[in-house]
Amino acid sequence: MADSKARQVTLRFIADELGLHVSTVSRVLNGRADDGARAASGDTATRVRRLAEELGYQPDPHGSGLRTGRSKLIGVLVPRLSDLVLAMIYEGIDEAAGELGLATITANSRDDEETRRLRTRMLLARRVEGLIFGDASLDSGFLDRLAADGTKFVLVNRRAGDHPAVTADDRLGGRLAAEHLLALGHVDAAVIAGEPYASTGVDRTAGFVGLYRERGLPAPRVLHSPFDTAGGRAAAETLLADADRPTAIFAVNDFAAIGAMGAARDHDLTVGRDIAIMGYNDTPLAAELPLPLTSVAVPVREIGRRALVLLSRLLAGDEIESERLAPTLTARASTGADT
Amino acid sequence: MADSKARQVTLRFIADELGLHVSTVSRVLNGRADDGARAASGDTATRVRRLAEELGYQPDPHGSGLRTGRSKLIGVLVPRLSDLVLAMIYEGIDEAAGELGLATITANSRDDEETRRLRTRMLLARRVEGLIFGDASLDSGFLDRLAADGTKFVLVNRRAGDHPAVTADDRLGGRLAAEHLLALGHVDAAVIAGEPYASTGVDRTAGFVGLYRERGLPAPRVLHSPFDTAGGRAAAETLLADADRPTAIFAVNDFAAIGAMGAARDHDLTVGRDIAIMGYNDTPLAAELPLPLTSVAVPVREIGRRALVLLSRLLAGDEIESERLAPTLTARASTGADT
DNA sequence: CTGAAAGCGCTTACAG
DNA sequence: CTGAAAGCGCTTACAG
Repeated sequence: MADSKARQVTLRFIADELGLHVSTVSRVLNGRADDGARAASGDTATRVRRLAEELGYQPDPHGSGLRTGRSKLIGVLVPRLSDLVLAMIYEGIDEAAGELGLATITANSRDDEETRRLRTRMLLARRVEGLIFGDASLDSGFLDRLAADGTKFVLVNRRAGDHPAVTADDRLGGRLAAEHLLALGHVDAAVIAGEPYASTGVDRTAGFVGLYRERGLPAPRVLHSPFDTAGGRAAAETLLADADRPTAIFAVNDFAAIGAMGAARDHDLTVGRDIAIMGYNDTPLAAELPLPLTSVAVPVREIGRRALVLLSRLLAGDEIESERLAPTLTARASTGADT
Repeated sequence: MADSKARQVTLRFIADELGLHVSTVSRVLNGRADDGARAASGDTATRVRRLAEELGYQPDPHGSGLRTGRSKLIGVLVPRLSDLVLAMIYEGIDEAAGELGLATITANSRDDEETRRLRTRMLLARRVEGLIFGDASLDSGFLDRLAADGTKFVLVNRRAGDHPAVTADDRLGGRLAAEHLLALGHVDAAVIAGEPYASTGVDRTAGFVGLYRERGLPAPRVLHSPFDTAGGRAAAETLLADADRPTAIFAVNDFAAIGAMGAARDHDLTVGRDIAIMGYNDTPLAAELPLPLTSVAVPVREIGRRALVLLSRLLAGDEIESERLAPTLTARASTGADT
């Protein structure tokens, strides 16, 4: 009956229809269906719920938000959603949010301080109840100020300062990578370490280099680069142009590793035989690449889910603590393993 | 002065502070700064604006939304944000939305009918003013019903029925691919066509096959598959297992093409020499792959931007028409070109 | 040019 | 168990 949605149905409409007061209808609809007779007589409650259901009543968040001061909106800031890792983390966040009756609004900061400030301001103007930052910089000045203003937030993927964060154990991940390459005899390795302001790359690098140090080996060479394919290619280009080039490259990101594979090819090196290359995050691509990529897997979706849950607990007034999830390494052909 | 945000600043607060009525303050702040004396005396206007600025006043969208019935929120439904193409389109949408003072809420449908219904309902419950669907199915029943209910929406990337859509000219893109492969002498080609419910893959395939027909050549074999690496690999596996396998494969998606490259490698075929493989979308990865991938570029970000603008015009009551943007082909080593 | 009032849809003490 | 009232923050005719 293509009944053009002339009018959104409101509490008042339902109340009038049933000869009740809006407050009664509100009480019924807000009380949980299973808690018996609390809000109204069983009969009234049933009639209200039936009609609400039939009319497809959906409370107007402007009304309830204005009244309660709660928007049920969470802001999520990421460097860029077109970064697969962040997109997957965001999917986890949004999934968990939906389960808790929250919705998310997201924005890209492109790891730019000014954009970060502006977008955060925009999210706050929308009256988000809390924020999740996936773009934290190790220089946490911005976050420190925000926390001082009383804004509630949780970090995800990257840590910064003492702010509550859900991350993977990146030091451990770097260590796993080093163990793998050392087991294959690569005493001469290099690291494509990502951006120096991101804890992910920094910690993975520290874990990696740490193990080489412990073993009394010369410290691996460390090169910073953007977290993408072009960045990885350029960094590897530099490493391979060197006279005594490394026999193994650990890139802290799969896309950078793919770029490094390209550079190796340009130098007529067969990856997995002439040189070992490994990545990080174990994106779905890694296993399916023409030459499968050894990588360290991080439970990204779960990290996103937990960040949202942590934030919701923070908003509820609970004490919260940072969480750190364990990474796992999968060896594949790009390091000569499992060919 | 870590002045904990005890209280959000409201129109009333500013009004009281200045000895004015809230309605006056509202009028000043809503009138555009440059239209002179309209809303209040120049002096009053200046005082109001100065204080609002100083206090960092941000109107509460619950208040204005309730009053005006406009949420300034747009809903965006995509199959999955972890699909790079959709993530980039979404970035374009969000960018344009920001410029128009709109915010977006997004949700994944995973191309599942029931999820699509539920998530759309959730977005509508949030009182989005309009929707952008990036997950349209050629079977447009769901969208037809939505349109009949008076919901305003625009499609992006995939078309369906007569609903307004911003897409690339996928038929033309498929044709460009066929021209490229035919110019290289590949009379025996196959298509990895993606999901049969998505207009993108269907149209690209139709354009591709159409040119072969026009030239009086046998119709290329067409295989459907998921739009990802694993899907492309499986489809290529089938094609290459065949006795008279094709000399060229056109995958309607770069990730599927990468999967196909993997399958070719498993068959000891050197891509670009023993077999030509090309993709679609020209994702940033394509050019940077160890073996660079020939691909058809689509202006995804621009498509996203235009979809948002189109929707905003629709919401303003304008007549709107679908838009179709032109694709371009870049030849690379994977088809033996430009090695 | 500015004020005063009404009302958007909702929730929540307060009565009875 | 149910009603009546107040008020969240805002905008917008309507006066004057």
